[in-house]
Amino acid sequence: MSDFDLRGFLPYLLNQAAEAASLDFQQYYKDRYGMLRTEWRVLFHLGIFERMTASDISARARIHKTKISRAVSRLEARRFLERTRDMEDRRVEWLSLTQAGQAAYRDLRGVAARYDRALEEEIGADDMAALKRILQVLAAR
Amino acid sequence: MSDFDLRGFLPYLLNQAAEAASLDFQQYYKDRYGMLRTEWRVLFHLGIFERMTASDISARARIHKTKISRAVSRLEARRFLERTRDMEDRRVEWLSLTQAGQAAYRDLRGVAARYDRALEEEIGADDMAALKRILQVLAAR
DNA sequence: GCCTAATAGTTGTTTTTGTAACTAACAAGG
DNA sequence: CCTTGTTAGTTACAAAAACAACTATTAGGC
Repeated sequence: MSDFDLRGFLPYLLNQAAEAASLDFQQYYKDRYGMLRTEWRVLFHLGIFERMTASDISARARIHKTKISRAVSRLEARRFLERTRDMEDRRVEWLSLTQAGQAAYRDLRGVAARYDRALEEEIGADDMAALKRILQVLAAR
Repeated sequence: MSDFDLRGFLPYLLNQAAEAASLDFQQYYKDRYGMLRTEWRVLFHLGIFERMTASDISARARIHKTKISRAVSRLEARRFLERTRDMEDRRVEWLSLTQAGQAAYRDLRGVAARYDRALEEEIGADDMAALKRILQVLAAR
């Protein structure tokens, strides 16, 4: 048996941890709102920034524009967001949450915050802070 | 603007970091060997443990058995692995790498090790150790 | 103004994944 | 033995993602 340890290989380890965490949160947004992963991310971006274009979200969240486009369509169909055409530049459309979208955002934001706090209790505040700091470096590259 | 910070939400942050890291490594196994993510994982498990069943890999890597099944088929078609039926229990088949599979494994293992070392230089040995320790806790849940 | 290039966003097609149902082989209780 | 349940692995179908090509609009050089 080779002595290479997969669990020491960061891309593998990161994916294992990320998948476990994603699955936990998925229960909520999938069961309660029938959302997909890209959809809750778009919802959160609009919840936080209130008014963005699809390109803004794509750049900030690093999600491909076709994924954004389809997520926006679905969120619009379910009346979670609205689009308004920009009158200066008519290629652009501004996205913002409806009342229902804001309510869903606040609900899920609460779930997310509680999840984070629970995890912090589990692994300790110091490790949590270190983890976030290092991950932000990795994610920013 | 809401004061919630997505980059403080661990499932989101983990995914961002994991995707960034995965993309780097993907270049290699995709371009050189035409492999998918599940396939290099299966390859590595067999490279490390030499002889496993699909169920073994599924349990250890936490990959669904249908994904394993498909990855094994593709790896077999490309002559990276071989199957042998267990004579005691004929439901079971043992998987092992061919010469070509072992060569690919050694090559990719080297790439992985170098990638990890480069990352360690970038973020520092202490942070790297802390990161791996914490991620292993998260992934193990 | 007019041509070319760039940008915003969408749509179509192909891969890949997820879910459930399936076959085959074994195990255990009666 | 023979039913019932379990395990190993595959296959079929639906959902989602990746990738490329597309429309519409604007910007910039000449």
